[in-house]
Amino acid sequence: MAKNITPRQKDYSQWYVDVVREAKLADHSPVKGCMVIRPNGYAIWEKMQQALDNMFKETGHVNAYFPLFIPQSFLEKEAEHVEGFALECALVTHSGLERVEGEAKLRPTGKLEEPLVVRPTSETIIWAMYKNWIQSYRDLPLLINQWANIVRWEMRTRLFLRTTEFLWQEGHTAHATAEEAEDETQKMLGVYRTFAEDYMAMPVIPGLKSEGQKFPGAVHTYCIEAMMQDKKALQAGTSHYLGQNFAKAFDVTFQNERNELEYVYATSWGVSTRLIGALVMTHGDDNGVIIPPKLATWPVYAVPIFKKPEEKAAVMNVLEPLLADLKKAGIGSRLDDRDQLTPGFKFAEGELQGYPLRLEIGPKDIAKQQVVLTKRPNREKMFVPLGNVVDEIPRVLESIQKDLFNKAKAFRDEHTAPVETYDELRQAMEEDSGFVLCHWAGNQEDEERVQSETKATLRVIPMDGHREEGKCILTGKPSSQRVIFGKAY
RNA sequence: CGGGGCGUGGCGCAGUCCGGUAGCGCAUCUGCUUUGGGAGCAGAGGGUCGCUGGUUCAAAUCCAGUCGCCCCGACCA
Repeated sequence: MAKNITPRQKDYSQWYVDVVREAKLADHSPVKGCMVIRPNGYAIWEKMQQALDNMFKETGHVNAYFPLFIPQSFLEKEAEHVEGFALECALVTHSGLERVEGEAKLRPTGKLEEPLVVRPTSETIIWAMYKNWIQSYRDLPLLINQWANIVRWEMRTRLFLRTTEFLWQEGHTAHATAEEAEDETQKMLGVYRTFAEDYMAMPVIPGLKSEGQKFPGAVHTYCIEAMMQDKKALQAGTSHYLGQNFAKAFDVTFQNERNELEYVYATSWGVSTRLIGALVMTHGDDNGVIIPPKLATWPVYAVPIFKKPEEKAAVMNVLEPLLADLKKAGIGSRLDDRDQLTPGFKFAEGELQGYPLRLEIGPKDIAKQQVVLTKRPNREKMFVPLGNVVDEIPRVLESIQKDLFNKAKAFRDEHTAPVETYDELRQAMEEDSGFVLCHWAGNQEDEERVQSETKATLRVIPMDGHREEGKCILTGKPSSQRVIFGKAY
């Protein structure tokens, strides 16, 4: 087991903090609640961005950039939206600092006429602009995404999962009809699901949020919900159907084909650096983080083994061309030729940082014309003849990617169980047994009651499957499908 | 904001009760030996003990004030 990492079984949250620190993904910053994303963490984010950005482009979206600051009055225009975000907004009230005679500290100066809000999300400023850009149905749909940082002044933070400032992408689209906007909302949810499952190897449950859990200002909110290894739920992405709420708040109308003036229909959708936390908590183990091959900048971690300089030369002579061939085949690798460190140290560090596949080669292998490949997740070793390495590695990486997904899915399914009564739900939550599937027909108040009594929240109303008649476990009212309750991050 | 804890070399801690020249582990640097699962030995460098004031011959230690951080809860992507 790795040094300096608390085993998951002993203390899961401490394990998470230890892994993030030891794998050098992120560090606490001098500013409370904010993190520094270190190169290892940022590399994962860059791969996520690439994959998502491609999918956004393929579905017809383009990127733009809107400002960090939003006039306070903008935020006040949509009633629910203000309600939802007012308490966590950072405000800019001054434009400068001045030195005052006899005082050591600088003093704010240049008070702004109207305070500026640091965006907690960009709907308001974007819709203020859309008002100018949309006049006719010919201007629609408008499909824009932006990659940005946002600030939400949360009371309690955790690295990646909830930080005061975080990075994300937010898509904001405008449509001529409700149906088209609804289709867009679901389409993007599908993109998120594909990304989570195919790239992150993280199974998710796509579905609808309840009234109480939806985005402030949305008509309804879809989400993908994942289970972490402590059996808690993590909301991994959201897609909102905003109806005409923002169009009305910002007076964005268009002339339709029948020459009538109508309010525009909207969607917004986003995923954030929280996904890095999700990745760690889905696949990590007591030896460190595990990066799925598709999100690894360097899927292969190459460790040459040698004692004497002439051995090093012989090993490098074989290894370097091999890595060059891999690169030609589109597979990145990191060569760890630091010669002050022992192979054992490198093995441990490589595992800690999550390289999916390790390639070892030493004098013994040269003699046998082979390399040793070790899969990160289970340390399975393979001895592969030199001539087959470039063909074999893509296959091995693929199998690692698949195994990670299957393992995570098996874990989730194992800890998802139907319950028929409120007592059973209560008991399941006391035992931390994971997700429960139950019939539900309660309102927001009922949900709050369940939360205060069991700490569980209605995570998601799944979109596929689970359709059947039944009775709500709390109210006894008829219900047509099961929903997922669980404890959440 | 409520409850709890903590500020001592880069990191993690001991020392505080009972005042007397600041210590340990890891990390770092140098040298030699090592290198297929976190190497060994020898030596070296590095600290206004969070800050301000008080008591005292003498304060990391006692007293008063103050600042900051972490954990638990409420809030949340």
